[in-house]
Amino acid sequence: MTASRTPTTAAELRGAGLRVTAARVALLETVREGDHLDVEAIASGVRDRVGHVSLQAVYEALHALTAVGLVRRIEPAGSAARFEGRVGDNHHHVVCRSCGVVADVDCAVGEAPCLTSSDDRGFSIDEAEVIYWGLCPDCSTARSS
Amino acid sequence: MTASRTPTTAAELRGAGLRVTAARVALLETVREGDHLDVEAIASGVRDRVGHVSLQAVYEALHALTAVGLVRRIEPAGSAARFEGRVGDNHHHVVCRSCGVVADVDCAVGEAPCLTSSDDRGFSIDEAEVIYWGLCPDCSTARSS
DNA sequence: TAGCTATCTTGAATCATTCACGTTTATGGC
DNA sequence: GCCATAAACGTGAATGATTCAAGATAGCTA
Repeated sequence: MTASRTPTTAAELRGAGLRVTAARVALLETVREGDHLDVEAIASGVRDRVGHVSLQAVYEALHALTAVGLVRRIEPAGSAARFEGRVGDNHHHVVCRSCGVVADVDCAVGEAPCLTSSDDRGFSIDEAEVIYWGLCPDCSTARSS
Repeated sequence: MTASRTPTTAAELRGAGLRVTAARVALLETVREGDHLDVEAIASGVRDRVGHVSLQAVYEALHALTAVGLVRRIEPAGSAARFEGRVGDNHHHVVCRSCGVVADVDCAVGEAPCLTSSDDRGFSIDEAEVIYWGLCPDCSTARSS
């Protein structure tokens, strides 16, 4: 049994210094297969895979995975937190003002967009978060009719 | 009495189609003199000027003023909403991860930074919001000691 | 001045998220 | 393979920002 099932995901968790539990493996897979899911949706996905998991365990695991950089948390103003598995690159997001759907975008201006502001006010900046606000194709169509 | 007190602020409210009340004049002045205040701080500032105002009235007025573009709402992930009176330009914000303080910054790349993404996913984008995350000078110093 | 309606008030409700604490379980050493 | 320990998890309650409801008050226009 050197190579058992889902070796990669489990190894990633272990490599990050986290214990490997069925819930966390399922959570990481759910987040990666999903598309900017919120906590409820993630809990639901995890339950589909491993049975019962409490909401608090999901919150706790999301914190842990976010802290070690295996998932990324995004929280558009006015809505609940969402999570994605695409980490390490510097992509940004478009959010629909009407339905709240989130999509990934790469920034227009190269590798590290806006990462250095013209005047950093003395702050030591480690991340530039960009959110584009607008209407998704569906809501855009619906609105013009 | 053609030119009474605080003519400008009142006129701005009226011009935006809003009724002029003491509370709203005080609120707009408070927001403009303040520095990214939260709702509690704004309510407190308004009360200093006009006596009692309910929190709900403050929320309602902030919605109204935000809707007509007289104030701008910002909501960094994980904290309560904050409001500022600087509107119309396209400045952005630096947020301290440690103490949560917010400061204004102008973007590095000219007038409308990142306003067009490389691939807009079919969205009709009307705003690009940029938040720089890091440590403010004070927290930065405190942390290294 | 009268009437209409926006605005304000009081009080309760909602929702995401967190806190407390007892129980279970993964993991490294024996 | 077995144990101890700390990490994970479960249950249940609490927090805090924001919103909703409905009646009272007060700008504004005719």
